[in-house]
Amino acid sequence: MPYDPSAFPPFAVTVDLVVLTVRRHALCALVVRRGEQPYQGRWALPGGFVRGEEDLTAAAARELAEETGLCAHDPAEPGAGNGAHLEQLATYGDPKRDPRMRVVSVAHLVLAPDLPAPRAGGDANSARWAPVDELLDAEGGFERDAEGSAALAFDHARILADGVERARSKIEYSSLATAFCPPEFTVGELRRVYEAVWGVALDPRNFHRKVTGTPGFLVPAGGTTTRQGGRPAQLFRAGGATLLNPPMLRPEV
Amino acid sequence: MPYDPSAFPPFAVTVDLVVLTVRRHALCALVVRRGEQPYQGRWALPGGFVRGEEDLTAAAARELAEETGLCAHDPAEPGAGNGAHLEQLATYGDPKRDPRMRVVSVAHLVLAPDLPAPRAGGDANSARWAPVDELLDAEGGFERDAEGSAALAFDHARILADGVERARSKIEYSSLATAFCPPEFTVGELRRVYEAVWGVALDPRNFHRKVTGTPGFLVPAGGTTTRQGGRPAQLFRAGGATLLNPPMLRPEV
DNA sequence: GCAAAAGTGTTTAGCTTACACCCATGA
DNA sequence: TCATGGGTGTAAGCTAAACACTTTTGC
Repeated sequence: MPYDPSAFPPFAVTVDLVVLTVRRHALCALVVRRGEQPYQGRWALPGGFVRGEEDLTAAAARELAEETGLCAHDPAEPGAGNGAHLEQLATYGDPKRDPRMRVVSVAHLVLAPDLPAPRAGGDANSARWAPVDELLDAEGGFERDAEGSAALAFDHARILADGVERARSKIEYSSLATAFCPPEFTVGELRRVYEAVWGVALDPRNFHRKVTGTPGFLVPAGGTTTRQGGRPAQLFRAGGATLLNPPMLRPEV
Repeated sequence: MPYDPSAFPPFAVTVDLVVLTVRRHALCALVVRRGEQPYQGRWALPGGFVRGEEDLTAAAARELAEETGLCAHDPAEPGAGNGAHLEQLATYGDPKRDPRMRVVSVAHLVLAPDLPAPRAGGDANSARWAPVDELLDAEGGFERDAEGSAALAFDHARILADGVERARSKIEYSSLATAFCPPEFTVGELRRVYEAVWGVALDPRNFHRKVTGTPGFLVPAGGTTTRQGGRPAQLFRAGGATLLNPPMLRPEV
């Protein structure tokens, strides 16, 4: 194990963000348009360089705030802001992933409630929410840059796919789906989150029994709402329980 | 998103390895003794610098081969060697994690069958298998370097804890536990792997029904063995099924 | 009234659990 | 013969799935 500090190849270290939300009953990711080479004009995941004295999670939270104004909530540091859920996803370091130099990117996953509209450093047209199906389908017939739906830059399609898969599997056994909801939400809204993320239909009756029957998962917020039409629904907040046991079962596709 | 290749802080990128195995009915991790400052003489996870034109997974596999002679099997690249299971675990980049310089370490998790004895580049005395309970208990009353059981160097106790937790949870819903077994093994041997990793006792009858009743999980290898004493047991190989559905349930502790 | 969504009750099927019981070998 | 571990059978209890049914609003 030669550990010589003076002899190591220099790397650039970046963070890339897979920011997911549910809009119009579809799972969407935040993408920004690249203004420079390489992949100029293509859509990419937001991200940037890690600063000299900055932790990886801090860099991800900073980039998130810069791109969306969101204040991330790191589960490992309780009280550190409130808003979106943020966790490390995986690290991508193929020597050829950036044609300019050796870049190792630590990807992070962010789950956010539906937001008004992305703002990207003032330039409104250079950021958008795109359905992940659209972004990942573009991988097959890629390079077809019609108006916006082309393959993502770099290896970002792979990173996005990994992030989506993480989100899909993690809501099975955790209360993470509530991160897609506003602070107060109904059981039906939470169910529509699961349906959008998994792309399936769930039985409303059984879903209701499941989530309300798990102790500590949901706590009543007091009021009711009719924003979905029909009979008024009780409002809930996310409870303290972060693990869902037994898990929510994802139906076969 | 300023993406100026000429202006980025330089990082050193390393891989650290959490190599787990089951020995004498206990979950053990491979640790090596540090020969240099800082943390000289302390035990640490094996690892080293990523080379200039080397992928992260390749670096981890190379370090693994150098430290143990194991040929790792990356599930993402079928046919790439056979032997231990290797997957990326997480990345650790606290600015102060290495007092000398800014080091970002991409930790990898390796699950290996019980091996004869570790060899560390010829120096046999500088590497050993240590029960993870022992290594992680040392975190509380740390600095007590008796003969070997002291707190691990750097943030390696945290990395090890994350790797152990990953292994414990992943064998619930995947066939990963077979990576701890030799190519041919009995149902009882596989059950003892679960018992060692989880630190619980499982009902042999129900366990047998569960694993043999899941299609594709185990395939009969043909022979039998009496190496455990008692009635001869059927030998199996790991089947093609990598996901265990419904999952193996971990009893409450 | 009617449509729509919320919520409850009930039945059935599958799975886990716990444990009684038999099988095949070595000492 | 006995101890040891391998393997099968079975009944109780829990859960999810499917679906009939009632409740409460807006139009």
